[in-house]
Amino acid sequence: MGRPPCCDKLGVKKGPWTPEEDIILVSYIQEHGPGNWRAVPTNTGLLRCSKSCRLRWTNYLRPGIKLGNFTEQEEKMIIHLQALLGNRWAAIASYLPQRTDNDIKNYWNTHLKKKLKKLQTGHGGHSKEILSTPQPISRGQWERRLQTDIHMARQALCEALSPEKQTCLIDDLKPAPPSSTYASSTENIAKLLKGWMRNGSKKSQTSSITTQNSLTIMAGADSVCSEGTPSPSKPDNSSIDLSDALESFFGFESFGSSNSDLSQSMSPDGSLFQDESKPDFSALVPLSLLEKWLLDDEVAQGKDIPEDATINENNIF
DNA sequence: AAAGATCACAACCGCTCCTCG
DNA sequence: ACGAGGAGCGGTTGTGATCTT
Repeated sequence: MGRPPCCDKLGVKKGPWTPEEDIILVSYIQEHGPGNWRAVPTNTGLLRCSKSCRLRWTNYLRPGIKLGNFTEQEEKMIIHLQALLGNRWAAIASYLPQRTDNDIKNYWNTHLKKKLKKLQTGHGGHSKEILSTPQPISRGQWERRLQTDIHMARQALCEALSPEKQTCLIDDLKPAPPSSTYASSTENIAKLLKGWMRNGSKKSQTSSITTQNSLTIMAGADSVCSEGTPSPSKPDNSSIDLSDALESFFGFESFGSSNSDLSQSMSPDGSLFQDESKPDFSALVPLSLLEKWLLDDEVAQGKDIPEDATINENNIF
């Protein structure tokens, strides 16, 4: 509490990272591995606080990060996971290993929130009741209900992820395999880097170039990956079915190996939301609308959606 | 073409959690 | 058991880019 913020020190630089700083940070981490962030600024001579270094690494420099537009699968997955988990971006991000929590959070705030709002207001003015706070219930009640909800939601989700739907989605909306996605983004990065080199340091201050430049370096530094990304912990049994289902649904290879915060979230001890923050009921309630929207998407693409593929409010509550 | 409005996203801030002595 | 320090998370802000008038 009384501890001074780490960034209050004089001489600590703020704002966008320069390519030079990125290079320094990346080469340091290549050598020493991530962690011990406190020591990074002193050991590298970077005029950044440890937090800033960690953030820069985890959000942009870490190998294997996918930048750019979200795919439809990713979008849908975020919506589903957000409905299940609320704004627990780190937990959501653990199911999208190529995306960072920051990225997902930003995407949610800038795109999906609006999209859903639009959708809700487009459905007979339900928005008010949808967005209104839930009726107060006791914590015990709430936790019991939550566990039931989660169980049912998982069931419904698994149903929704039936093989028929899986194939139609995977056929039409193939997510690029992680490696190729990264490679392709690396190509772009290399292109941008060329531009940066050509323009000299004039443009080097722009953060986008900064990012690209650094990632180009990282493209050849996958050795760091094993250290940089936390080694995949085995998801406990409670999460395996959901994670498997999601994996089969979205066709991501890396689910099985991703950290599973969800498993913790769904622990049977009712500790889903350990703090007092309640789950986003406003997100849970309109799930049928979400589903409708998602399914409408499919229909619009001429897909046959199995009847039971809908997660409706009855399933959730 | 210019000015203002809006959008998108990188980065910061403050809080909580976790670990270790 | 307790406190300090470090790491992680989620909300918010600042700013450059893009769109609209």
